[in-house]
Amino acid sequence: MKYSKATNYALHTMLFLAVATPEKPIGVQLLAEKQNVSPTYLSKILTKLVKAGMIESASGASGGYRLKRNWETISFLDIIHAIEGTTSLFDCSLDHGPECLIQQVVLEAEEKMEQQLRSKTMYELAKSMKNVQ
Amino acid sequence: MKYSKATNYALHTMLFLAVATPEKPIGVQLLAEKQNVSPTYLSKILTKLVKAGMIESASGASGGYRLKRNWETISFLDIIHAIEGTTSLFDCSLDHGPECLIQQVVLEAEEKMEQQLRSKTMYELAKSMKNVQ
DNA sequence: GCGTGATTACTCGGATACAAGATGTCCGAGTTTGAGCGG
DNA sequence: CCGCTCAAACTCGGACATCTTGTATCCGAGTAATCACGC
Repeated sequence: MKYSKATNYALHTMLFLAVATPEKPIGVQLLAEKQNVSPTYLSKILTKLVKAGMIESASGASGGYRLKRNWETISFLDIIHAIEGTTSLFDCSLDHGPECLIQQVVLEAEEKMEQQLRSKTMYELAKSMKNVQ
Repeated sequence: MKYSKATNYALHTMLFLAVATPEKPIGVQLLAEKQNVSPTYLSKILTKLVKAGMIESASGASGGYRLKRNWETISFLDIIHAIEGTTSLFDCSLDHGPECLIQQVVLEAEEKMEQQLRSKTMYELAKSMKNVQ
């Protein structure tokens, strides 16, 4: 079990945008170059973030991607869910009674992880990076 | 991202063995039947648990699988790691400096989940089920 | 009754087939910027 | 100087191609219990 590379790219792109925070959008070519991905593939990933309402895209010359308003509240979990989906990581496919104890244990553990991911934002991360520089 | 069905089967098999705790081994056919899996596939999964030292197999007629001694200390995390492997669920494939802040955040969250899974054992679960019955 | 061999029931391991999802590419279509040109 | 047109730069979205991984099956080999048979 692993997070997909797409999630990796999405997180890094969000952090990059958070650190830059320009008025003008940033082209997908530049973003892709920073991470050694093909621009078309990255754009496919970023489309998901657009649909999730985290960033917005501008087409045409000097177009690209830009953070949306109130991006400061976006957590790691939001980004991960936008890419990976929100399905829980364990389904007891067996029908052995109403509640599966195993499932309960695993989901409880998953909830701990999500709590942690929900409490971390790109905004914090970007701020701490700027302070160091 | 999801745990594989194999993990599902492994957890359920361990719980089943823990509740039964017979001296005689239990055949893979019976175990497979309970979960609607093919016996050969299940045996392939259980081989991993054998290699991890959690159960042992007996070949020949009336053979099967049986818990090993000191199985009471086996946690959920042990079982999951035996099937899924122990690789962490996030690798920053990018080389942008020594430590990746994103990676740190995700791994920290993963650690929370593992703590929880480490604290839960099949022994507890089996005991609570027996009390109910 | 007792040992010995054959049969049966079972696991083990490798090879293979199949399916699904992740990853990545290609291309046509639409959109905005900016430059060039004519009035 | 102004407005129009056109080319260039860019994103968007769908349709593929490829690769990896999970899931599952098949079969030959080995092993232990049990049964049958002969002494």
